[in-house]
Amino acid sequence: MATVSRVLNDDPAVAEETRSRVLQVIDQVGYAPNALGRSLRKNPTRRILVLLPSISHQFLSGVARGAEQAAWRRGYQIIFSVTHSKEELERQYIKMLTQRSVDGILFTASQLPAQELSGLGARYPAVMCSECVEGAKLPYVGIDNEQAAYEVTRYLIEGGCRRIAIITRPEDYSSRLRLKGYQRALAEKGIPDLPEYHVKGDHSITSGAYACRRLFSLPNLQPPDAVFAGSDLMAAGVIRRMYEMGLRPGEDVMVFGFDNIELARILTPTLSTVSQSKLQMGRRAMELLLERIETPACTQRDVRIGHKLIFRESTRGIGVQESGREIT
Amino acid sequence: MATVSRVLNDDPAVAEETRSRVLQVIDQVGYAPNALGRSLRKNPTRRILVLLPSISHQFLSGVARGAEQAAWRRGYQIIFSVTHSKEELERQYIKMLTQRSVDGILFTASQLPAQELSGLGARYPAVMCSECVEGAKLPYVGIDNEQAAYEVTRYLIEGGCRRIAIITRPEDYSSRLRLKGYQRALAEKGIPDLPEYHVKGDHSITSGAYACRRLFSLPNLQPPDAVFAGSDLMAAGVIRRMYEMGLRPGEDVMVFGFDNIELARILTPTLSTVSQSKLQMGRRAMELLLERIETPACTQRDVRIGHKLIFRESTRGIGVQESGREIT
DNA sequence: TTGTATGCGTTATCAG
DNA sequence: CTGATAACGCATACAA
Repeated sequence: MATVSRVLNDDPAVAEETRSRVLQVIDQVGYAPNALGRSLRKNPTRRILVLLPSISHQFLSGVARGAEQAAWRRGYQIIFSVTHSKEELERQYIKMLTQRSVDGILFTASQLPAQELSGLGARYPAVMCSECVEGAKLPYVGIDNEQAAYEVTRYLIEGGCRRIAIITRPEDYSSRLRLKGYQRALAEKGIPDLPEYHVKGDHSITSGAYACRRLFSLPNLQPPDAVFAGSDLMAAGVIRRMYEMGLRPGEDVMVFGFDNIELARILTPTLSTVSQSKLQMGRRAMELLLERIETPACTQRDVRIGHKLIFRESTRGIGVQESGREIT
Repeated sequence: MATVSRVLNDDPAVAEETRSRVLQVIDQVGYAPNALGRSLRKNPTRRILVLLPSISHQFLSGVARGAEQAAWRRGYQIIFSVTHSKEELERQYIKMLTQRSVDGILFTASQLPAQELSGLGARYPAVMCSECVEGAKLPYVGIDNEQAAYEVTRYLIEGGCRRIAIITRPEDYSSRLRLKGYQRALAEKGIPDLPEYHVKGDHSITSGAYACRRLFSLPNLQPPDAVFAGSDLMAAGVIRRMYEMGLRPGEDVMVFGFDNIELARILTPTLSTVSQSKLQMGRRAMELLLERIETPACTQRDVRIGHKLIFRESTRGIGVQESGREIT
């Protein structure tokens, strides 16, 4: 029995003949080792849980790929679970961490209170990525949302736009930061910041379309000449709705998105947007997490990933667009 | 120690006073039960692994949601892993099943040889869903691909199309069935089946665009008057490319997709496509799997899910749009 | 080089 | 109603 264990763990201290005999029997009886017993004895499972708000989140899937690469490179398996942005579900899955079914957890859009996350982080390896909870004491990897939104807004203003609407999901910390950046740009150019131009969305296409309708039927106010959507999906809804209303996005009204998901290159018109390096974000977050797992003592601080603006047809009315065909 | 276990398992045979005292101490010392020890003692983990070819697969994410619902309803947790269509990766994750980290596995697009899957299925609970491996002896849940493709092709023919191209990924069993259905419809109407009109794709947008370019530059052959893409993503590439070539999809050339992912409603023109009930597919597959887990003796056979054609703008040149007439 | 004995954290059985 | 004890499957220290 001990010998079998040794064979399975490549212990050199086992005779070649015994080894092959053991392997043969293993094959014969169809024996498969039980990972539970193993992990019970040696604590690490070498598995990481990544929590996603939904499966098929276009943006986070890129982040997930980056995380996956970093994990595999260091010999960790990665599994995903989906919270549907429900606190209760999230807690259920966090149990996998506290009950030692995984060695660490990567949050991409936690809905839990800051205090709860801080408590978890104090006891177990956990890292936040992409979306963060304000005040939660967990290492965080993401972009500078305030600055990115500032740059987009400034670009629109410099292109001649004066009535710039913004669609955000105020529950997101990142959205609140983006609103700040937007306001900073407006203030800097002396353009009034009208609350009527702030519309709420939930990052769905439908909510973008709905927001668009509201923006173009404001009672005592001119309609916007630019719409800055907090995600490419909402921008897609905006564009779709504009066509239905007889507007020409990119000419009558500028549209800017956020995330640079694949969809942005396919929409008609193609969508100007903010590109975040998803792979890098996921990779760095995973590296931080693994470091925390393997060196529990280490102190960590947040990591900021770069971003850049991508200009496409949806702002062609005010500037250069990315040249040529992007699809081969 | 035994009493603590009883408290944690809601055993009624424990005095109210003891119970609360235990809970208090648990809270004080921050004790968290270890799931490994638990599952070692009582074999089931009440966890299911769902294997996906990629994260953010638009179509499979719907299936995953259905599977998730069915699992939760019966008290199972569900975790996902991503194979990137690599056999080796897939085998790594299958170990979670053989090593008892999960109770069952749901394949959505296995790349493994039929024999290997059959062997696995003989020893462990496993089910295939959506995409199946020909000859693998595992229960399978999916639609009638041959019939669906037949219906699409017949619709195009009846609308007056005579040069119908088809884009498939021949590695998929479902694609091969769809090709059969396409050929059956052509044969039935006495239209020649030209191999030049069969183009390969890999379900990416890019491959759709590429296929489109090939179809519209066939040397000694008229270009198609309809393109039937094996997935909505490829159809998106086709449409994008048509615009770049100055063609008007839905008028000059009809376009039909497959899957009815959300994108289909947003594209310009909106995309006619085959709708499969993703939720139902996932739900039935999970139910089959759980049944197999809880009643290992049970015999099972495949389950066929209904489908229907959705008519939108991309075929507006030949018929009604947006009616969604039910076929199956 | 191999076998024996122990403990990882649970739960189930049995005695008290 | 509660406490002691064995067993789940594995890895390891130690004995042979």
